[in-house]
Amino acid sequence: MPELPEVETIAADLRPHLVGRTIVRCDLRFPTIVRHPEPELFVDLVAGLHIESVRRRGKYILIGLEHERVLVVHLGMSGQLRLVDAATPIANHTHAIFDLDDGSQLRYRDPRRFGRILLGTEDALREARAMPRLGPEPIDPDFGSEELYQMLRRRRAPLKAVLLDQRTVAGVGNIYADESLHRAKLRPDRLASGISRKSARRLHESMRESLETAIKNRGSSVDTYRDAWGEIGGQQEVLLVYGRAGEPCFTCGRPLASKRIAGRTTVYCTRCQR
DNA sequence: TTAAATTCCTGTAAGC
DNA sequence: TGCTTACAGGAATTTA
Repeated sequence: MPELPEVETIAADLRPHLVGRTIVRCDLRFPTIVRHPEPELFVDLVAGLHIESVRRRGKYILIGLEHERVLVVHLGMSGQLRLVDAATPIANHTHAIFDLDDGSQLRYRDPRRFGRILLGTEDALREARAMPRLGPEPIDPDFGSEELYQMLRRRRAPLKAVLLDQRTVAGVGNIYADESLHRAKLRPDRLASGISRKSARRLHESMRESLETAIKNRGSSVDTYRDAWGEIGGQQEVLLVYGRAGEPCFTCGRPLASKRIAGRTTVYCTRCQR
């Protein structure tokens, strides 16, 4: 699943190749993947625009274009954004192809179609409610543990549910929520509101460690995740708990427990996480 | 207002 | 072997 580290990897890989290019045209093969504006209009508007920047916000890839427009890509669960030569055979489930002025193509592929593509100025997208309001970036140096503590205090949902909520912190999904809670030695099903300042500090630190380690390892390819070149990441080899239900905890050796929290499979250690 | 449940979607794997 | 079923989950939407 593409979460913050996976999206960061793709954005960083694409940046040097996309900035300075111009989108010549777009072949939209599965129109409903575009949520804003209307697909026909989208195809018209995106053609001819110069690419000025490539950024990440939460799990969104933001491709900054001229005239303050932004091409927004959210990968959902199975979305892949790849930069290929135009001669590369077109994979199945390829929903959008952007021709660039150097002969390369940016292709969006998404078998499960949970992803989405948007285009507009940031104001227009906010106005159209095409993009939700997101919480702070967990790896931003300006985001402190006290801020996290204050947010958790106000919520009466399980800690894991609050971490998955993109309004709390932007970019954490099921993998890194479990990893962060394990590192912080916190039970995922305890209420967020009851957390101590000390625990919040530990969670803040653990979240950054989990995310930054995963960025260094170019993300987790536990499902269909691939980077901009179609290559897998390395973080899945060193995950502490995600996908390891029933296997021994690396710290205490007890088999890891599994439970559904907030509709998501959650893996944790009943001994290490209290 | 907040939290939980539902929905969308297809590939994969388990079970019979 | 081949079919059916359960499961994976991000986030918008709906319900409580």
